[in-house]
Amino acid sequence: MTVRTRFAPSPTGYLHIGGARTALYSWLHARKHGGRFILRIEDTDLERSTAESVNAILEGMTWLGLEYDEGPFYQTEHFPRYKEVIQQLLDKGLAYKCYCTKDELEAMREQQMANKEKPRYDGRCRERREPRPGVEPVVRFKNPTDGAVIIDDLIKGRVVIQNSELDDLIIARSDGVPTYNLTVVVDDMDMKVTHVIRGDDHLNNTPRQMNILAALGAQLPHYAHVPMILGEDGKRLSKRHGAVSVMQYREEGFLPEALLNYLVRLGWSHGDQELFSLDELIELFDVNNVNTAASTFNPEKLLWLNQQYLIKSDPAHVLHHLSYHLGNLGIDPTEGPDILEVIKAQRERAKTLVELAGICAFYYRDFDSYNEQAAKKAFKPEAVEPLIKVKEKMQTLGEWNAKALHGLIERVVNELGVGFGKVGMPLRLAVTGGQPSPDLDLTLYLIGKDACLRRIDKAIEYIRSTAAK
RNA sequence: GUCCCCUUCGUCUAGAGGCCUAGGACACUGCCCUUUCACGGCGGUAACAGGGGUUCGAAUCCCCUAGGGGACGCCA
Repeated sequence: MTVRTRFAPSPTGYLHIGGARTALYSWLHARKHGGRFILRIEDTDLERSTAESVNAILEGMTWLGLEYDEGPFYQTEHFPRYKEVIQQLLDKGLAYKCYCTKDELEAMREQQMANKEKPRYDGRCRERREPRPGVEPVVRFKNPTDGAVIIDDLIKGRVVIQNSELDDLIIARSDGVPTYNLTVVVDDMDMKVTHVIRGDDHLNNTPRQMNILAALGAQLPHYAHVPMILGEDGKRLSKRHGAVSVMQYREEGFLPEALLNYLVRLGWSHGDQELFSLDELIELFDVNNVNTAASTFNPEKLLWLNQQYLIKSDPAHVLHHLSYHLGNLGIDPTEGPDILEVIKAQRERAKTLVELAGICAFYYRDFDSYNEQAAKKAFKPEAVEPLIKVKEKMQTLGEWNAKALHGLIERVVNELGVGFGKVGMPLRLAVTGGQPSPDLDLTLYLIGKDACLRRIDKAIEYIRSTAAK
């Protein structure tokens, strides 16, 4: 039987980190077993579901590269089918109409809480024959009253829930719209989902869903409940912890594969390995090895991983994602040095694409100010002479390349009889403004002759004007 | 409150009864490399929640306690 997994978000917000991880696990599981990965949008909450959220989720999935084989399916398009199943359950006496009012239910809950009991519906409408005038009924599933449901969870192991802990849940609202636990069950059944991989906040729903599935005579899927991701305060990760939207990570300059790598390692590992290509993950990942405990999101490790990917990826690939951020800065990399060379020269100095774009800028355009501390140190009056010497030699330099520039600086150092720093420091500051940069000769080479000369002049002017004060 | 899940360095984790004087990674930190900033290399600090068992032997198995998380909706 082919493996079929699904990711089933509800479109009430963006795609968040936790959802992305369960999506990744589902995707990996399908890929590993040559199966199919389905995307299903659970939009039965008409009030809260929005088209923007749907777009945000699709956009997030695309950016992450978690391509789905089937879907996106929308539950709102399956209403006739749900209705059919509900009727079926009603006909077979496996469900019944409930005429309890919201107030009545509320009172019941309060009473139970007061008795230190778990609030649950007591089934008082199970035997009701007559409709209650003025009340549109809901439909409830007749949950078994005795016995237990056994979940052999791929991650949690065996979990046993007594049916006495469960109650008759609503499967259709009074307006006829089906509820979550019913729609999930019907779709998982119809879509022949073999592995339900989802957050462990759903573990409590699982026995209910298994009971409905059993009532429908459907085959039960395997379940894998992945633990939650917590914020640094140990609470479930949410908006107030800062960035939780996947697309925000794009904004902040993360490579999707770095985010994926971080997410997969949160709750799963393979020995001491930290860096995994997608192909390696497909081979090595096994949902059975996912940890049982919740884990805390650590932005610093993600940053480190992102830097590792920046350093180790093909520069052309980095450029693919960097372009967006260069654009945000108004930089057109076709006007200036080869951007791939610039990326290679700068990438180990940045943790994000935003930072990388920032330190690539001075190769393409002049800057307005110098790093203050560096200027204080390097732009002293005695720095003028070496700068002038460098400038003169640059003007007559035959070939503009790193090697020639290296020789040029050496000659200036020798002629002045000073240490390398006396020439190198002001020169570097003059051409970069104080931004981190690679070897000086390479830096000069990439910036180009015209820009170097222009910036040296500007630096000399700056030193003289500050000295005059 | 009731039910469910969970508990190894600050964080992510390795660990399937002897290989554990508990390993790796991030962060922090010392040194080295170095014309800036980084990358990199070599070190350091730092953990089995507590208590009972089982066993020749327990981070690993069992029980209890504590702590954390989740669920308890005509949300998903």
